Amino acid sequence: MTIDFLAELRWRGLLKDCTDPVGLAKHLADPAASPRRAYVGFDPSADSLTIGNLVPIMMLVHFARAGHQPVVVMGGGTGLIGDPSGKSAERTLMTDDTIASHVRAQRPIFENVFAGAGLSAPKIVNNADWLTKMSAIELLRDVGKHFSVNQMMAKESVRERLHNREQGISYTEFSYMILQAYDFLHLFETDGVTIQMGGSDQYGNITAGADLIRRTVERRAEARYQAEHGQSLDDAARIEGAAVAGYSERWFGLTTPLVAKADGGKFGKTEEGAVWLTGPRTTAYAMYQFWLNASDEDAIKFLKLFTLLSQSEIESIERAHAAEPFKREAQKILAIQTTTLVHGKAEAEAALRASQALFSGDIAGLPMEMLEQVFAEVPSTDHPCAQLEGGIDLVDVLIETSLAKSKREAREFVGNGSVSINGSKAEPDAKLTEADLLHGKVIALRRGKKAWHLTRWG
RNA sequence: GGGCGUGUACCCAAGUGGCCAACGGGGGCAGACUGUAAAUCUGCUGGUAAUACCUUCGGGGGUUCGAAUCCCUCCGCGCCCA
Repeated sequence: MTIDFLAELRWRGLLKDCTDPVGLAKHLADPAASPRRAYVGFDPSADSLTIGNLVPIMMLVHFARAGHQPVVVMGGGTGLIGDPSGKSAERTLMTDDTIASHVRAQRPIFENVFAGAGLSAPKIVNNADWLTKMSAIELLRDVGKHFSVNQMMAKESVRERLHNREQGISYTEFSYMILQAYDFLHLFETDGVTIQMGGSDQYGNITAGADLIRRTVERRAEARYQAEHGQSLDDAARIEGAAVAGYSERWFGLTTPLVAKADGGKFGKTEEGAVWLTGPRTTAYAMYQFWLNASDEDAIKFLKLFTLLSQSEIESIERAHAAEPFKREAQKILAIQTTTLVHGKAEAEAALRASQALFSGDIAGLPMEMLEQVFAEVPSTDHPCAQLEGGIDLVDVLIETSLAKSKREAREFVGNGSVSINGSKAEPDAKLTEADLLHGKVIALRRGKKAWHLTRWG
């Protein structure tokens, strides 16, 4: 079960930057100091995380599979400030309550994914626990003193805003980096966490943390060495020998690449918006469909990034897929694997069944129980049964179900044969009547290939 | 504070008195072909009781038979000067 963490990240394409790959390999391989601890910070700006966040989560999963201890840091404290990285405008501050509720809502995501990977839950901490207790003077004296404003202004996330006439950047967001850097120092000192990981957009913040540790911890170690040996600890000794001698410790940062789609589009977006990792925002069915629709080029890449299948398993899928791409084996495996990881086996299998039923269009013969299950994933509306007496125009129903935005559009859809009733194509002047009811209760409408809607009549 | 520009549909962008519900491109939706893919082709992309009418070109007001288009004013944005 134990894997080589760095080698695993490399073949999967999960590794972008590392502050010191050689040093880190040694660091992780040292049996005396195992397990090592690594953390990733997550921003509670929403009550869920998106599929993009799954990349660093997978990094933590692999870290655990390598026999080490992953730590999840919820940004309950830093979220009160707001990370300027990648943001073109100053953020609106969120209230304590909002942040705290977001933190609570995100927590199960980590537990679920780790459970899905067959691992025990990772340690989860909230940086509000230490950041909110820090006084302003402490922050400025103990932390701020180690930062050069000149350097901070040179960081990408800040520089862009400094040169932007319209937006600028507040002192609050400018200071964000200091807080995140302090997280690393705090975890290093209190929990023995030596590695920070994150998306490549976090590299600046990660190195800021590493710098802070060097300036505080390492200087302390150097001072101790000097006091005991009467001579200074030079760089070579620091790296090679001093760690062993206990006078210096090492810390590392590594980042995951930004996931890009082969067609250049933004990863993790659908027509409905971002793909989220929790059911209330993105159902298991929607997530399953998202993966199933991956392009051929992306499917193999995603298998490496988002599943725990082995290298040889993925290679064999790749061969099969290259031979018979129309079978879409890669996408199917990708979809079931990732959906299982995030939503669990039962929900993933339900999503699979729903997909099969909905895309075969063969739903008229399904028993009610099955129908309810399949359409649990699909939007639905209630309608008075009386309307069916004598028939109601399909066009009107399409608007009520918001499958069409206007009558004009509804007529267009029906006219070019893109609407089906219970799986069979609707005639241009179709009306819905009692005869269309399945099990006396529901009528399933579909527009195009993918947009289903369940109407309930009662 | 002054000068010169600029604001058009989801985005970019034409249009500078009637032929304007407004060229074109992107994006989106649908159809055909397919593999729930890509590429390609076709249609649609203000609304309705539809050969017509109604609401739209930053907001408000005005000129005119008639305004996205001209005038006034306010607001937003850009560049230059102070």
